[in-house]
Amino acid sequence: MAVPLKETRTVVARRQDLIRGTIKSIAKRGFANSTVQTICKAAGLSRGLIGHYFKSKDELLVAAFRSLVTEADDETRRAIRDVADPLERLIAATRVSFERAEDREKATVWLAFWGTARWTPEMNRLNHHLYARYRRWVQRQLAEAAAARGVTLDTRRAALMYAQMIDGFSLGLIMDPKAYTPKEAAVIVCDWLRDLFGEGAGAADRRTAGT
Amino acid sequence: MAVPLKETRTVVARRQDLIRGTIKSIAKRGFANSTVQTICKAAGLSRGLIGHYFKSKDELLVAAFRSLVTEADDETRRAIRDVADPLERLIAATRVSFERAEDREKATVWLAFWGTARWTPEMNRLNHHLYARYRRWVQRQLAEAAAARGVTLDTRRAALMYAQMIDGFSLGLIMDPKAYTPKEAAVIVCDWLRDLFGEGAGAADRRTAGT
Amino acid sequence: MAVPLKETRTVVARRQDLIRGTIKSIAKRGFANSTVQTICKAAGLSRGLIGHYFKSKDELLVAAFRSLVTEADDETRRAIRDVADPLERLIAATRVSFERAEDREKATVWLAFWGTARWTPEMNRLNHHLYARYRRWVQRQLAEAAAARGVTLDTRRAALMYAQMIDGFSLGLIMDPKAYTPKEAAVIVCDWLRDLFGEGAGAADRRTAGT
Amino acid sequence: MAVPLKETRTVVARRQDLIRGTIKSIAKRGFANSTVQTICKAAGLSRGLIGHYFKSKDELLVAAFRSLVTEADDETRRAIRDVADPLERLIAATRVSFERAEDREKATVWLAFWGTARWTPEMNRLNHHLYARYRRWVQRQLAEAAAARGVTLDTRRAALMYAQMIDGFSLGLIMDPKAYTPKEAAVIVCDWLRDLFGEGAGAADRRTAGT
DNA sequence: TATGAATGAGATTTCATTCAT
DNA sequence: CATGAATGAAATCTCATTCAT
Repeated sequence: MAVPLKETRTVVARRQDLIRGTIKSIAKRGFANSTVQTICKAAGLSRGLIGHYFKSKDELLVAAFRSLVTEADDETRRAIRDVADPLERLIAATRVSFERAEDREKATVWLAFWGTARWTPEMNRLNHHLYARYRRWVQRQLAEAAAARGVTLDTRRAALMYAQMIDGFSLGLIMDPKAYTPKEAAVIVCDWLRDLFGEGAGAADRRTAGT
Repeated sequence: MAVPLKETRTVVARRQDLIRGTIKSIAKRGFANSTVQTICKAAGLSRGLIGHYFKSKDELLVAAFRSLVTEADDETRRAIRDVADPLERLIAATRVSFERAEDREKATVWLAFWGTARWTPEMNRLNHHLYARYRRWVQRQLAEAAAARGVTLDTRRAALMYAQMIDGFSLGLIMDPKAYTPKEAAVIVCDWLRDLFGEGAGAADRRTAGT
Repeated sequence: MAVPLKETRTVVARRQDLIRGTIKSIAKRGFANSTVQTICKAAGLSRGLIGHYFKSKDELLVAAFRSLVTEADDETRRAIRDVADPLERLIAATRVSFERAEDREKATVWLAFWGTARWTPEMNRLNHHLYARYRRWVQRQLAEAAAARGVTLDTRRAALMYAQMIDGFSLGLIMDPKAYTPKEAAVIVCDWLRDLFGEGAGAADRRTAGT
Repeated sequence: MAVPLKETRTVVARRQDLIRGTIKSIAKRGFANSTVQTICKAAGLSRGLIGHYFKSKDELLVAAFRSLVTEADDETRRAIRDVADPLERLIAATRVSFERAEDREKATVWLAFWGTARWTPEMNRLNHHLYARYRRWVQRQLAEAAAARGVTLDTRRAALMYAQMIDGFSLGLIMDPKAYTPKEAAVIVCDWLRDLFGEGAGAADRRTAGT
């Protein structure tokens, strides 16, 4: 029992090494210039080893994408786990989103994957699945927050705005990190969220606050 | 004089053919699976012709990217050319943005390029240049609109929100065209814009309107 | 009659242009980097024209080689035409050989052709034919000169030495033009020739003269 | 330590295989018709292997040229190593030169390289360097031999004649192996050498000896 | 299991030749 | 005839994968 367990752990560790190497390599050289060679080097492993842990390079790429998105998912879950108020949960999720954007390496790789995901069925499926769940979750939080506050809200519209604003700000940070900071983006989105429920700092004079 | 003109037109036409072929091929098969072969086939030309009009495949890819972004730029310019009011100009620009998103083929290719742009100096430069100009333009329109209406506005914040919302909604449409329609996105952003100046349909009861 | 004549002359002129272009291009860029493109450009003609005057690029190359060797042959003939004494004829031929070496452009091309001649049957044939004739001619001159002077001479050996010395000095000039001058080479060979018949400047003290 | 040693030996061996393949292929098909394909086939290796051992085909060609010239250099060194008398050293070097010419395969390849060397900076440099050294060596031997024998000699002139005669006879053997044999050439040059110092068989009656 | 040498498919690029204008 | 755009064969090079050690 102990041996297979240990082996299993080693296999998992090696796969993780390769996934990390993939992300490092793509971050450094881009998607098109990341070869098995550069990936294994970035992972600190030998070239032929990839065959022991993944059926093919493509499978490794999918695994790396899966790793990125599930890691993000997990981070968000952890961040909201102990938050009771739905609005505060959204705010916590927002903060986590923009903290993630500070890891520029991963963020660029994320975009590189998105650029190819449409033509990779498995990435496409994974992405759709998690996104749909995410949007439903956002909408639910908004609905709950609105109900708790006695506010009427077009939750579909608000959820769309929220989710796409998060994505839009994240994308902007990847494309040009100098245009604004992650913190600035977080503040803007959080203010917007609170303002939705009349709780923003600038709720009384939102027009002068700029949003 | 006539001859060079004619020649130039032919060269330009062929380059356009190849650029269109590039976009078609990437739309169909993705960035990684678009070869000189598939591009020329999509352009209806023979394999070797690329060398007559572009120094290399990479140069053609850059030209295709440039074509996409400058075309978008031109479309926007045309759309706002005859609009006097700054707010209406932003609304016109918004409409054009989401009309463009309806051409799913180009939109996906756009994202594919964005996924690689960071590692292609020329694409990077081009993108930064146009984006910086775009953001300045948005902020200027907001400032003018606010001044005209006697409204105080944090124009930097509003410009960021506007630009990143446009990008976020565009990105969402590419990743999952079933989550919402371009028209819906346009309405949401335009309402948000009008609401900024207290002119929205839901200005009186914006909370029920969702934003 | 006049028209075909004129046409024929034009054809010949065009072929000459192309041959000159070939030599110019090879001189500038080497054999391996001379394409139909570079040859036609050097000839001041358009790319497709080659097909009108030569069946193929290979045929043009052979024609250029033929041009080089027959031109050399003609030059030598002209130089010795009016010289009565066989020894003086050899000396005149020697001078012509090293005058030709001063045209560095042609000389290098000559070597480039020699480097490929062995695998081009027609060049090979041509070369062998002219060389055999040349050696016979040299040997005949030596024999006549010896007879006229009542000197006994191993004419085969002397002819070989002469011909290979000419080639050796020519080759050396091509490979490294700074090691010695064509004039120096001419003097050395001519002295050697005269010395053969006891007519050299250093005939009395040839050992101190160095040869 | 053992492992890198073994690895190094393998790498060196493979590089040697490829160099030999290059020479074989050029000997068989000429420079222009030697492709990576034909070279690897001649080396008994697969097509893609070249990339493991040489950065490019051009680099392999340079390595092959370098191999030819340094091998010749080494052979000469070995041949003269234990010869005390300078004149005998020159005679030994002469013999080695013409023994080398008997390997017709290598000799032709040598000429093929010379035909391209002028346009390949590295070949050019290598060639100039070794030739200059060679000429200096020849001149030194002649000077020493003359001094030892109390003979006055224009050593520059004699060295030039010697070196270019060797090259001229070698070239002649490549261009037309039927005109004379390597042995004949060796005898002619050696007789000429000995005659320089009054030691030739035909020193008493050099005119009948032909030189 | 780990390594990296070997393979060969496939990508880009070059270029001689053809051909419509 | 002259032109140069178009073609596609062939060359080089890259790289995912296999496999002997």
